[in-house]
Parts: sequence; structure tokens; C-alpha cells
Amino acid sequence: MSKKVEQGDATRQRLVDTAVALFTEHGFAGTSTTAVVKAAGVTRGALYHHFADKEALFEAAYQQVQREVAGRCAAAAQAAEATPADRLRAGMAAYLDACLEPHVQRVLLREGPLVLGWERSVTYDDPFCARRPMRTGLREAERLGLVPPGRADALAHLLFGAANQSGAAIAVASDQAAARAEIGAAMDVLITRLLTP
Amino acid sequence: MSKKVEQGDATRQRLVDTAVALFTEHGFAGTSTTAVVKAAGVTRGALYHHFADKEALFEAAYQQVQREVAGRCAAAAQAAEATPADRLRAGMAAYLDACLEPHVQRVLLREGPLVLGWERSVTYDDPFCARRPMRTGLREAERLGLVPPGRADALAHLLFGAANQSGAAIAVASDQAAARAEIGAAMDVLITRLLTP
DNA sequence: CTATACATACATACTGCATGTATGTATGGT
DNA sequence: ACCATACATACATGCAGTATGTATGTATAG
Repeated sequence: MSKKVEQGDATRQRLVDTAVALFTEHGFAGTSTTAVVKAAGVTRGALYHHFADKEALFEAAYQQVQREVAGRCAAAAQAAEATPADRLRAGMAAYLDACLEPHVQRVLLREGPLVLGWERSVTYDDPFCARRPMRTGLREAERLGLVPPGRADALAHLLFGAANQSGAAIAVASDQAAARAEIGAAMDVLITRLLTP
Repeated sequence: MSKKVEQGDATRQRLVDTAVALFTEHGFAGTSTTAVVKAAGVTRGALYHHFADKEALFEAAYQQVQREVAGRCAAAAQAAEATPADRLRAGMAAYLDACLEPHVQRVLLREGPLVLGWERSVTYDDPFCARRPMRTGLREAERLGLVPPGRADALAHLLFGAANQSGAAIAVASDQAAARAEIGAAMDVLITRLLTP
């Protein structure tokens, strides 16, 4: 790794980190590229050297947040008890906790689907898709006969949607901790009843 | 009603209708005010006479779509059988059907929360809030002991989130009718199990 | 009943800002 | 020495919002 690409990578990373922060605070439309480069201590030339356009910069920020969340969810699910319902609840809890953080709320949940296209919020193709563990858990439950056959993937969509709405509800609550507890309890009820035929 | 305000109302309505169409096709950011007034056959002066800014125009378009959807959901729920589960399923079915329509997908589900603020997607304060029937149904179920006490409102959030994700999933599917059927069946499973203690 | 005073509904022109692009420059690698 | 990479600078374009102008309808006083 030469000194030059090292510097380039560092600049790129600084831009991405700055972008996450500014997009979190002011959103995509409310953040000018000038503001980003000023905060990052470079010029617009540097930005447009590393990224094709403003959207590409956002995508890099989005993926960084997504990787972070997906990792935490997968780890939580893997560390949980042996039953699918347990793993599902654990992964979901990790996801809800992530939804408490402003940068996850804004970049991943709010702006992401709109800026990058709605398709991103319903496909599982992304290598670091944050909700893959949910589908995995439901497919497992399907094999064990806990849910009607052939419904696992559609149910995963529903559970994931419920999780996202939870994030929004928690985010706007005056007492976020209380909201987190209430939504979490409701989510546990939902999962438990869903996986108990 | 004088001739003048009549004319004004007509112009305003033309702008709103045109806005719904253009926002549906190109989104909020992708639709310039110039494009709207050109399509509506007026000038930018007319637009800024009737609306404070571009966002106010969007809000008018948003509310028009919301009124339409909420009316259909409430009607479907009211026309359904007597049990809460039946009413919930009926209202949800009407909502999913509405989610098949492009203008509902784009204006209400996609752009709305971002342009008008995320809070709009989690509060029930809107007079024509499309998901009020869901909360009503769950509260009824709670009174009948079908769900654990004190969980109705949180569960309503979850169900509504599931519904929205359903809309997205249906929208991007290659075969929307098949997706609608699959998601609808999964939703029925979810509601049935949730309301069966 | 008509003339005047005013409000409403629109059109036009202008300003400032943001994006993207094109071009210039400096520096590390070979 | 030469070249590619990594940036900086200057510029063109387009859009949102505002300020100002104009015409037409409406109310009211004499």
C-alpha cells in the first residue's frame, strides 16, 4: 500500500464519516456538498474525485451504517438461545436498539430508501442487508412447522416493516427508553404468538 | 361563492391534481415547480400565490391522497363482520389494495414521511390518518382480552409498519397481483395468530 | 347607479445557492 | 524524466423563492 493511496483512502474515509454526521443532522437534501467538504477540510474537487456524485457519497455513508447494524444483529442472534423464536427475538432486540441511534434512524431508515430507491428496502440482495437474519430465523421456524409452509419470506417482510415502524415510533417519542421498552414488549408478544401455532 | 374565489379554487385544485401526478412520476426532488405550473397551464406566480412554498404544495397533494385512502379503509372495516379480527383484516386488505396504486405508493408511503417529516408517519393526530382504524380495532381486541392489556397501541404501530413494508414489497414485485396475494395471506396469518391468545 | 377604493389572482424579472464539470497543478511512484 | 493519481479552482446550468407589476373582480360611499 503506497503512501499515495493511503492518503486517498484516508480522505475518502473522512468524507464518508463527515457525510454520515451531516446527513444525520440535516438529511440528504439539507446537506450541500460544500458543507461536507468544508467540514471534512477538503474541497469539492476531492469529493468529486472520489465519488461520482452526491448520491454516491450518500450510498457510501449508507453502506457504512448498514454494515455496522447488520453485524450487531447477526451477532446478537447467533449468541442467543437455540430456538428460532429466541434467535428472532434477540436479533430483533438488537435491531430495535440500533434504531435508537440517530444516525441509524436518519441515514438507514429515513433517507436511505428515498435517496437510493425503495427497492433497497425490500430486497435481501445487499451483502450486508440488516434484516437477513430475520428471514433466516423465519425460514428455520417454517422448517420446524411453527408457521404455515410457504409463508416465511412474506412474514419476514411484515416483521421487518414492523421493526422499522418501531424505530420511527421510538425515535419521535419524548421518552425514548420507555418507548423502546413498550415497543419491545409488543414485538415479543407478536413474535411469540406468531411462532406458536 | 363569488366568481373570483371560484376561479381561485379551480386553479388551486388543478395545481394539486397536477402535483399528485408529477410527484407520483418523478418524486418531490425530481419535480420542479416550473414543471408543475407548465403542466397545470399557469405560471409560478399562481403557484406561489396559493401555496407558501413547494413543500406546502406537496402537503396539499399528500392530504388529498390520504383522505382518499383513509376513507376506503374505514369503509371496508365498517362493512366487515362483527369481530375485531374480521374488521382488522378487512381494513388491512383495503389498505394493501390502496398500496397497489402508484400515487399512494409514491406520495403517501415514500415521499410523504421524508418531505413532511417522519413524525407524520407515527402520530395518529392527523384528522384523516389512514391507520386510525387499525388502532381502533386493536383497542377493541384489547377490551375483549384478545391481546395482553396495555399493548394495543404499540401493536398498532407494529401492524401499521408491517402494512407499509407490505406496500413497498408489493410495489417493487414483478407480479404485483401475486405479491399482493402472498403478502395478504401472510398478513391474515399474522393478525389471526395475534388475536388468538 | 356609478365612481372610487381595495383585495384577489395572477405574471414577470431577479437573486442567490447548489450541483456537476472542465481544467489546472502538485506530488509520489517507476 | 515521465506519468498517473489526488486534489484545487473556475465556471456553466438550473431551481427555489422573492419582489414587483398588472388586471380584474368586489364592496361601498355619495
